[in-house]
Amino acid sequence: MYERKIPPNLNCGLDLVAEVLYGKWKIRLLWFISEGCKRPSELQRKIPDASRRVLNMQLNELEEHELVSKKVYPVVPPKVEYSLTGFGETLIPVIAVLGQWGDHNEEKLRRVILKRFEN
Amino acid sequence: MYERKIPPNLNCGLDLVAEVLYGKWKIRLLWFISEGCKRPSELQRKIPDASRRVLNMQLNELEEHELVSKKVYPVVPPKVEYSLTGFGETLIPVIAVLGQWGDHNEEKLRRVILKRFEN
DNA sequence: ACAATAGGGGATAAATTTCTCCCTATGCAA
DNA sequence: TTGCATAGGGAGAAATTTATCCCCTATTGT
Repeated sequence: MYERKIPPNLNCGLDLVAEVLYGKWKIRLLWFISEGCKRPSELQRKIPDASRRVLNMQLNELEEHELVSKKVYPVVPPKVEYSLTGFGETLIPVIAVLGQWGDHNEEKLRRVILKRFEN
Repeated sequence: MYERKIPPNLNCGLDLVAEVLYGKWKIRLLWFISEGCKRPSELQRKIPDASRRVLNMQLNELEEHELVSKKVYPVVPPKVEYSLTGFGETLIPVIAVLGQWGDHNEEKLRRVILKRFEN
């Protein structure tokens, strides 16, 4: 496993939030889990652009950060379910605010983001 | 300048927000600018852990995304001032919500984040 | 002449994150 | 028997982001 060489900045609340949400798919994982998609394969279907590997890694981190909890059923084929912890649930309204701002400004955002890709 | 090889995901509002806020120092830059720190050297003093180079790069991206605007005064020594655009201002309350959640949960966040560093 | 100031950016290295490929295991269906 | 679904993770490559180092602008003060 990769070990960080540079310690994180944990000065203010924003640093702390960044530390747990910084990861390409984390916010979406939390969001879909809050919507009831609990099993890894479901999440993968919802987020097909992410590799299975990365989703697992990010789910592990979310679990380590106590935003989600993981229940493993001892059956074959394996069955795993993720769910939000109480702590994780408090984050959902915050993510909702982010998403609302994004939805509300969709056109403008799309335009400014695509600027650089129209080479 | 670095050219992306993999296009961004722009499916939903959350993707769009991520695209403009994803960058180690961007949120803090927006925040400090909103608090009235406008000059690059001020921002650098506020964020001493970031190199001048990276702050410039991220400020350039924020400008490209029309969240901040840059005014260059034709004087010597040079004087530059950044300020939020109207668009950027609408993002401040969203950032405030993030920061509030982080502040509110500071202890817990600090604990779960530091887990892995107590090796 | 020379340092200090204030801002910018190229080149390259290092750190970090993400992707790809491969291997584990079991029961069920074709 | 072969293939699929389900979940997990190691190894190493590729992509991306940050960090370091160094140089340039022009004026004012020592």
